[in-house]
Amino acid sequence: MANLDADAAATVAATLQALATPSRLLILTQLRQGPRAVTELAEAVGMEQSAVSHQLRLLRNLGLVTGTRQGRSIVYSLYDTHVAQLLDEAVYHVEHLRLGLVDRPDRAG
Amino acid sequence: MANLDADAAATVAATLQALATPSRLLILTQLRQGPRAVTELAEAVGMEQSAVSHQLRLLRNLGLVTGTRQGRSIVYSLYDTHVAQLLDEAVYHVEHLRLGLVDRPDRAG
DNA sequence: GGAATAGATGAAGACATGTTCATCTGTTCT
DNA sequence: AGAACAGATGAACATGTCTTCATCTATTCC
Repeated sequence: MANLDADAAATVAATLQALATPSRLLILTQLRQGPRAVTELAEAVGMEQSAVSHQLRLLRNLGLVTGTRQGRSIVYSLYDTHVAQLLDEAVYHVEHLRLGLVDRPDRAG
Repeated sequence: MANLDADAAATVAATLQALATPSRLLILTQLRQGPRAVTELAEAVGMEQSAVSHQLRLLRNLGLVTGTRQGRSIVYSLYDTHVAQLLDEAVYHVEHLRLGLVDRPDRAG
């Protein structure tokens, strides 16, 4: 079970922040479907090339994606299956949480 | 597999942001171990009562925790098993990602 | 070599976020 | 009712984050 000290919490938080923004989630779910070049990604998710590049750098630094040059393109992929699973499970649980969210009373007000 | 449109991405991102901060992760992992009153939480994670309260409100609004009054205390718990599992899986995957992060070359520079 | 394509990057600005401080509500106990 | 305890809340401030803009590097093709 999850039991964190302050350091571990900081580490986990830093990585989860990668999944905490719509733009990065869209990028990651594209990559979940297969390798993609930067321009492809930009078009697929409706962002500018520069914005995508910035987010990819962040994801790279966190070790979630890798890019390899192929001709003039750089093709990105998810780093490993942990990333894919984390993504899948996060989406799954959040969507199931949403089902229970309709009009839940706020018992603490 | 995870396949999101822009709306779903925003929803998922909003919820995952709850797990993207050390303070909230610490609060949630405390609750993962069992129900806790606000003051207990504050002491356990080393935050001020007010800060904890603010974060609990956020978590409440996202439907991740609930609080019920018990005497003068308000005792918080995780909302359901989805929250617990999401937390466990997130920590698990992130920690396993970290193992592979030592000196990984940045193929895209 | 020069033009065109594909990405990366730094700076800047707008916006969001997290904490603290002071204060307010609600509960218990005498 | 009054004091003490437990939380919630709004304002304010500092910090972080995301996007855009302009520009830079690297690769391909003529």
